[in-house]
Amino acid sequence: MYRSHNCGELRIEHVGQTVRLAGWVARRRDFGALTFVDLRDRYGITQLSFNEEYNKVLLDSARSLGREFVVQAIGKVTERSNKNSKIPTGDIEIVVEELQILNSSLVPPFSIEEETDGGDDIRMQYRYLDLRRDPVRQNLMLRHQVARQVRNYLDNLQFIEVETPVLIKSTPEGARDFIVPSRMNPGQFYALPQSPQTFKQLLMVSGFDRYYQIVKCFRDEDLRADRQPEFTQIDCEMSFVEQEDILNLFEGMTRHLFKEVKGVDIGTLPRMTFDDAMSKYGNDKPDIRFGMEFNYLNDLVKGKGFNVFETAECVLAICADNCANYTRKQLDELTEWVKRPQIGAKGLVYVMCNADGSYKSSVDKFYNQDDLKAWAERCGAKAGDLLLLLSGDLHQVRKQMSELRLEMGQRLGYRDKNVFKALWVIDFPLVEFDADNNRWHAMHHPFTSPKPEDLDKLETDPGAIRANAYDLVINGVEIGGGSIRIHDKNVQSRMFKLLGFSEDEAKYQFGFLMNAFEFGAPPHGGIAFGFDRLCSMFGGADSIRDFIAFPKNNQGRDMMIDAPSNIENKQLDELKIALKA
RNA sequence: GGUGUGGUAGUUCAGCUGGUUAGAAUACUGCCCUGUCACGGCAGGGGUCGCGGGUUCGAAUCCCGUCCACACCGCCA
Repeated sequence: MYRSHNCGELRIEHVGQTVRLAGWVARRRDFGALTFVDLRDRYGITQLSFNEEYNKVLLDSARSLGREFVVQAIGKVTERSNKNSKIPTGDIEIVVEELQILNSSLVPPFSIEEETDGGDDIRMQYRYLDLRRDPVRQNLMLRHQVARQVRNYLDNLQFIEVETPVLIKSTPEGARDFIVPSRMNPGQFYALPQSPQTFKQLLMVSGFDRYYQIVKCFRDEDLRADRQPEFTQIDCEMSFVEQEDILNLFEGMTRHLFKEVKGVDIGTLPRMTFDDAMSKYGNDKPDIRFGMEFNYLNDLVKGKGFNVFETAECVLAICADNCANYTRKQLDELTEWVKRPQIGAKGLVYVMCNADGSYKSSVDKFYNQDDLKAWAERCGAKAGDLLLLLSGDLHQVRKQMSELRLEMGQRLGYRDKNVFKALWVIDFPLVEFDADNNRWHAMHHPFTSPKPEDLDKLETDPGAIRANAYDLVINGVEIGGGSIRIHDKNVQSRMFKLLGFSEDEAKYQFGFLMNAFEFGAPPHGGIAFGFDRLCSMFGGADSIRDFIAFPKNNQGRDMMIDAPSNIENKQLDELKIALKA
């Protein structure tokens, strides 16, 4: 063994012992005749001490060590004369008796410290060095803990982890597939799974009853801070369950994870219908760490000659606590903010609720104090508050106001990363109309079951059908989503028909599932959690990248291995693939 | 596909309205230093100012194009 102890475990009670340590040279402090070396491994840092009086040869050798050299040191654990209370091993040091350089190192391109000087680019290119840094390692440790607790919880409830194939069939619905050519079947292609959806349903037909898998999924869409082309899901499915059973069981899992990983009790999760979420927050994943709910002012603003509001389908207001003291400059800046193309509002109307009970608005020309007072009362505003109004098309103005609400929540400090508010959003619409392509498409996926009482609208009023579908939302982030599935072949056929699949297309793409449903498919349903997002939320980060060991950049490139890359003509020939010029 | 921000020493950045020998910090190299832990001191090396074009007597700086990174919109059943 290269080492008898790791670099994080020696304490005052080990004084006098002779130990062997191995690790990386994090830092060297050289006083000439006295030199200290910080030796680092994943467990911590231990100080090595070299002294001219004790051993001149060893001292010289220590003074030649560069950063990130890999060394083994044998020596005696000694109490320090000057202790360092900042690190757990700070009471002791190793007076080195033997030093062996196991490997040298180039000078690293950025400093491998908690606070690195490296930018994203260089850190990704040398990710293996970045991973030596404590914060990044902590993130991966956290990820490991979360995975372990998921397995713990589900294992105790008789869930079985089953692996499903990665080379599967492409389906044009939903996200773009990653495509893999088949050498043995020239001209044909596998797709990588966007999720193991159909396989887990087949496992239910097989009687596995309770399945889960912590599994890689692939989607060939543009990236974001919280979206990677390959990502990990906690994928679950159960038989003989109704929506209520799934919500309860996975609410339990969520509570378990928060308790075990964060030491936080998130309590009972509220439930909110999709319609309520859209109406109160303009968003199907509301951040309920704060209120600032939407107020509808249509009936109060009409008929006063303010043309913008007269012609608007919807006039919305939110109330920002204690913001009546906003300066003209701040209000102008906020107006510019909502007018950015990403938000797309035409303008912003404000009302200041002054301390003396008077009101000052940007539309004083059209509305008197009584009008403004009525608005303020509708919004539940108190003296000192600021009303912010947006108007326009219902759908758009909700979306814009949702962005503004989140921004104001941020500015007011209501989005504390150490506070966790989770909820279920339920009763999603089954389908939404895609005006561009003049067709309905599934809000969740084509296997989601309509609520039984809405089943008869499948052919008459699809937009009004609610689905047995649900999302787990935490702090405004969609962490999980699932549904009760269709297990009846006829209902599934009607669903495919609604989505514009011909019978042949449905059979070609999902025939295996339809066939399986002819052999006794149990009622079943499930849910999938975004594992990376869950980890980044536990870690208090907005980006999932630092919770993935080797993530991809904005262009979907792995900067370290430089993938994707060209392949040799020989490989293309074997695949019978020609590249277009 | 679009919007925004950025690209200058190994690294992180400053360099504004055009005129400097292109700087700072840190890292690196050498020398000095016996109790540091972000050690300190002295000295030194290090630059295709992303790339291409243009304007100008003169461009890191202004303009156009392009590439790259990040954030966002579209997209993500």
